[in-house]
Amino acid sequence: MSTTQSQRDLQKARTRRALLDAGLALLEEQSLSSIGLREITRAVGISPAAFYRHFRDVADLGVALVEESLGSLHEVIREGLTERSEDGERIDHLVEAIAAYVRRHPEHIRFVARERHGGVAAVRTAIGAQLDRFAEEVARLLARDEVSRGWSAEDLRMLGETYVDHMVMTAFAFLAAAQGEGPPEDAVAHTARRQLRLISLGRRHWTSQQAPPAP
Amino acid sequence: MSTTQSQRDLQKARTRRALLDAGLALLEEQSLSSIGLREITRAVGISPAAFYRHFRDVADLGVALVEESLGSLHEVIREGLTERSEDGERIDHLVEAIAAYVRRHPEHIRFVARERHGGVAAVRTAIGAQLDRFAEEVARLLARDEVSRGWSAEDLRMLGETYVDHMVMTAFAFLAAAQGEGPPEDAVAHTARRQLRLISLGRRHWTSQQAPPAP
DNA sequence: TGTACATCAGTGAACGCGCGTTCACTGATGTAC
DNA sequence: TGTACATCAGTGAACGCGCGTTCACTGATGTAC
Repeated sequence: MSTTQSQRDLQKARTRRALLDAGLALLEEQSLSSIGLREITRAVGISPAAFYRHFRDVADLGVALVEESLGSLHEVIREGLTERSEDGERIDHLVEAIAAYVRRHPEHIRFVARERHGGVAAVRTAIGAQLDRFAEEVARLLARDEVSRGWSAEDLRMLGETYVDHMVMTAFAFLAAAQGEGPPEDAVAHTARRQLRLISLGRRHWTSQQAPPAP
Repeated sequence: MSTTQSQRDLQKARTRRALLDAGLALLEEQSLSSIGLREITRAVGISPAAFYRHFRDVADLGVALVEESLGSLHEVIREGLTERSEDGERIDHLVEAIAAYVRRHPEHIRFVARERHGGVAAVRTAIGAQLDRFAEEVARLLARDEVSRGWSAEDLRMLGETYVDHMVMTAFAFLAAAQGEGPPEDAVAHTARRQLRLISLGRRHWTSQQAPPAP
């Protein structure tokens, strides 16, 4: 590996971290496209010019934040979707895993919520690509269930997307709850569980459909 | 009514419209919290100071845009969810209605996508409240179906939210398709239809659950 | 180990620029008589 | 219908301010011998 960590490299990495953290913190109250470069360096305590030693511009920092914010979610998903004895238990577990994640990393969820459809195209694209990977991963995990026997790859993929969409919406709702903006956490959890049960029921009764015959 | 429309009132209303339209147009490439007041007045062709005759600030204009952007969606929903002879037909109809709406008013959908979790709290709240009303309305429409017999109000509400969440996600996906950012329109429609079928199947097999007995 | 030179993260001053907001104003439109 | 006065949407100049970017620089850290 290229991990020759000199004093200098270490210090540079530390400053880079500080810039990323400051950016993430500033996103609490505004969106990426309105955060100023000077605002970030001011928060870190370095001169504005030093910013350019790490990122080309603020959008570039935003792209770096995507990996940061969504990377750690993979394990949560894998853990949350592990097969359980009973279906209901598994749903409870998944919803609680999402709630716990939002409690632990609210800034990450906020960043994703805010920039998923935000004003910076490069960041939108990066987030979209990550969510795509999640859908793929969830599809792979769900394929192992008994109920998935006979499902086409396309149908599994659709199911994965449905799960990811739902998980993302639920995470956003938990975040809003934490900010006192929507229904409280327990109501969000209650709804999320029932919605998952609805999807789960649909899944159990799913039958692949043929394309309509040519006329 | 207070519609005493003098020349003056008419002209004022026209300028207000122009400001709203300019704001909406500028949102195509950035988010509300980064749009400048001068940017808007420049686009309209009036002096910056004139802005204050219409709105307190840009956030205030944003709140006004929420009603604009989501108001016209009510009819689409009502129309899209009208009972149809066959279930499959109804789903096709709803997805096509969403696609048509996005084609006709992409700026509105973009605004909602961008500001639903955006940097301006007042706008977030206003959008949330509107989506809440949609969920309520959809729940009311779905309650009239045969399959909804015996559903509790709470379950119907949950179902309404599921539908609205899905419709919103689908609208966003159609918009991304139009911008060449995600999968193409027909793929979005294909997935959306199958997801609705999944939800619809879950709905058909839904059984209300009791709270667990006290230990 | 010691010395001479290279690297490069961070500095601080400077730049031109566009921002949001204020203010007294203008002149077309509306109102009272 | 005509006149005198009131209203008020939009003006244009001015303000102080913080922005992003550039530049030659500094001085601690790293490297070669």
